[in-house]
Amino acid sequence: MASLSDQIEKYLIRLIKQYQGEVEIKRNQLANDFNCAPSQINYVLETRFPVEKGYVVESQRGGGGYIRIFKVKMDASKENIQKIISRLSGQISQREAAAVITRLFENDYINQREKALMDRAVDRRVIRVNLPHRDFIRGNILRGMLEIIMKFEDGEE
Amino acid sequence: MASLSDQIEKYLIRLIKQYQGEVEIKRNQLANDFNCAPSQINYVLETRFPVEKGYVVESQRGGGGYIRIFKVKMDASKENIQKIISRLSGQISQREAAAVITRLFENDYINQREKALMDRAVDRRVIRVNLPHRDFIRGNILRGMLEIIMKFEDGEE
DNA sequence: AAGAGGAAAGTCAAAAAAAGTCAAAGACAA
DNA sequence: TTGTCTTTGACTTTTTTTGACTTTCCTCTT
Repeated sequence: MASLSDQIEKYLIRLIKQYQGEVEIKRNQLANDFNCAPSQINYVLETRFPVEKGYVVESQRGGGGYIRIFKVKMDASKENIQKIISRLSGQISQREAAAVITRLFENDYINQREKALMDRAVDRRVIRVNLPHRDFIRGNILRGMLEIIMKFEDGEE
Repeated sequence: MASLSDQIEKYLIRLIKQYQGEVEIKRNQLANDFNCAPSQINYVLETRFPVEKGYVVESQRGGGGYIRIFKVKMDASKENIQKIISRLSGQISQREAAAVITRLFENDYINQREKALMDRAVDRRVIRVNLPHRDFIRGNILRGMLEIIMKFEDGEE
């Protein structure tokens, strides 16, 4: 229950909140604290803090090196969804899709149920097709649903 | 009598009750406790905890993997959705899907935006696959989304 | 200023840890 | 004996963890 990666993710999210959307860590230090390989920190960063979710990660090697994570808030406008749609061409992985959906949720474009609905429609267990093709279908579904979100902004009654 | 599957079922039901409708297990651990093949757990899940009976099962593979079982609190509308799900097996045409979705909307189980979202996710222009297969995927998507509708406490805020 | 050394962080792929699938074999009731 | 439900196991897929090797940057000589 709760893999190490999950714990590290949680820890980082807490830090980010605590420091108003911006945090700096030492990779080796953190790896040490959690008793894991340093490269696991990179794994967590890649899988849990992708750009699509609104995170920006920058780092510096060498002596005095660091890793900084920023959470950027995108402003809530139709144009933004439009931008997302146009950037989302062709194939879309489940991870990318999930990130986009999470972002919509965090920006209050969609509520929790809609988020779950969208996540499910885009799940690989639901789109049971082999791989190159599956990501294309997912792309279509996600784009289609985003169009709907745009059309009916401010859904619920 | 009381096959192994029955015992496992009973055990899980007890746990679910104990933890207010939600439980998390490790498949291998449980299989070990009951001295059976791990895949038997899947068998129990499929045969004893299907959506039609008001259960939702989620899982994650890999390190830190788990299986979670939720018991959905039933009310009249959820029972109805359940009935719909249990009648929906295998392939589903766009027309059938549309009928189901319309019915949900007319009964106020979903709002207009959710209706549009679901219609779109199930549209043949979005699921671009050739015909026998397409209806299967549509079936999965629709069932998946219905499961979400069921699982969530009456949608919007 | 050039170079050496060490201190970070990055990359990538292999190994490990789970869970999923599917079909064959077994049990058992009708 | 036939059909349905259960059990088992071999194989697959997904996700995480680990570790060896690489690259970059800073500091301290010379």
